[in-house]
Amino acid sequence: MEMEQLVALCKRRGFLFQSSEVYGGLQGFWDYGPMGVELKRNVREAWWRDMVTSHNELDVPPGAPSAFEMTGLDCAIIMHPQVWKCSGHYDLFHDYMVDCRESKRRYRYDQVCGRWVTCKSHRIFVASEVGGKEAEELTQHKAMKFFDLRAKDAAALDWDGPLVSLSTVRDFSQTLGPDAKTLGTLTEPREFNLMFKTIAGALGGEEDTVFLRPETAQGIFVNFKNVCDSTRVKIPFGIAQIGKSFRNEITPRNFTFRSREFEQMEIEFFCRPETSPQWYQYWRGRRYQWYLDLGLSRERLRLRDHEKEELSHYSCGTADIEYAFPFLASGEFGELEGVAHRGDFDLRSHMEGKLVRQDGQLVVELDGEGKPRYRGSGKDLSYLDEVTKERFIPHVIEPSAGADRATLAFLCEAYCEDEAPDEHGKPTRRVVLKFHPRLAPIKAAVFPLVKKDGMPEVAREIYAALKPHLTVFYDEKSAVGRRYRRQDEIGTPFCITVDGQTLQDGTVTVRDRDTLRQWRIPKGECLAELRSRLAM
RNA sequence: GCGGGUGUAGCUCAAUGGUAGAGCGGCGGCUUCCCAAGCCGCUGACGUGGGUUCGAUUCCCAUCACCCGCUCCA
Repeated sequence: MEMEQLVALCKRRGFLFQSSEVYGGLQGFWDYGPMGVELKRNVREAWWRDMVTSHNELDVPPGAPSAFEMTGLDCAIIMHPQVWKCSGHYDLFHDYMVDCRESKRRYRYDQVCGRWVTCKSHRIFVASEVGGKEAEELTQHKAMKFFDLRAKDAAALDWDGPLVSLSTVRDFSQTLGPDAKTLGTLTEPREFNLMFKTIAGALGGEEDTVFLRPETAQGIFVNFKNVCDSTRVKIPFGIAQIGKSFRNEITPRNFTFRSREFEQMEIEFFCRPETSPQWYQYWRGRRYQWYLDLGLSRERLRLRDHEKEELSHYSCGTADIEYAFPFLASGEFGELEGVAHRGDFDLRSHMEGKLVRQDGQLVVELDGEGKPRYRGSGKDLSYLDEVTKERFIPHVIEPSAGADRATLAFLCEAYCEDEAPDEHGKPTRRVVLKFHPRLAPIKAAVFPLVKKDGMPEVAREIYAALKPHLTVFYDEKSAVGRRYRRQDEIGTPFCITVDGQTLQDGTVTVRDRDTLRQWRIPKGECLAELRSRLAM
């Protein structure tokens, strides 16, 4: 399947539009049209229902170490800036970078250093990515090469002062980049604000800077105590949240896959440290199965454990659920969801302050004066087991899914071109979205075969009877074949058609999207028939 | 961020230094008893901003967006 055809269908049938298209579009932002909003809503609702509302906390689900509770939360997108300092996002997302036009490499501005040198009446700054003694040798070597000197002519280089940071250099036109052979190839330092910055308060200045959340998870961690105190939930339990998050992706690309505004479906599952490995295994498998159950094919979906080197400094295990999107090279997969064992990193961070790994231990990061780099809340976020009277900091398993990525995967999986006979029985090309019935934006369409002989009246009755229960669509325009094809393109699983026989015996035909098969049922049984076929 | 490509109607594609044409679609009508049929009519576009020119959709520059490759990626 060509991605362009899916993108074209999404636009033509109202699934996805480029954001602000009338103004030429905005990179990394997308709008869901009338069909798209239903599809994405169905994805979200399937997730919420399956993970939260239909979960029975009295039973032990297959594969789970024990019974557990699930509850929900909906946090503000904007939170106290300290949240992001302690979570580590602030430091991670705030780098000044310089790019080299020649080497195509990108450097952290604060990590590049170098020395001034004069030779042949020409004063240049020789930059290096490394520091210390190594940098002295490197810059010497680079300067020799640049001025075309032989080893014995090293004395011709007149070094001007010690190794200094690139940030002391005003003008890059006389700067030799770390991997460049010519001068002036470095761009101005640019701040990479991977978090969206804004101002809280109408008169707010720099000190009122706040951030749009780059993930929903932190809202759950900082509300952990509130949830415990207000709901009587007992460990093990999970808190689920669906909501928008924002990241300034450097390269938004591949349709909605890497968007700057996106929606997450996250669970933070809190458990006793000693049972956390089993819970990690449980969620890993459960979340993988969820995508299979909603129609993603086993061939295109995989569960991949991260290598040790790939793990974040705080994670004791992470697995990605990945889909072979058609825009990726064959054999490549894109992340739909990450299931991470995060230990007690997050709750501890919000108690003690930003943590770093030191000698295999997570310790509070200190500044130059030996004080915490970012102070935590100071609140006790530990958990007291009221039965055993044990107090501990729960460990966290985090299944974090992308709602837009899941929606895109379901669209890709559903897109299908096959052949259907036309009115002369000749096979013609048909485009159909074979959505799982739970995800289909429209569950059924109702047609009169022709717009006369009282058929529209009966069809409208059926439509009105279905409308309160299911998302249905009525159409009486043009030939019935065309109407079927239109429904195929938006993935409607069933069409109900009123014909001449309906007027005689009260039966209607039901037509199946995937098989094109038709059968008759009494017109009064449409709702029951659809409910059983849709399994809803 | 870099390099290459693309940008004309809702979609697919034409033509042109003198203000754009088709097919499909959509809408209305006629016809039509099961898979994009037929007939009639209607609808509708040069991504944006500059420049050159008497005149630019066409040439030039910039910009925005998309695609491909590289880079980056919590």
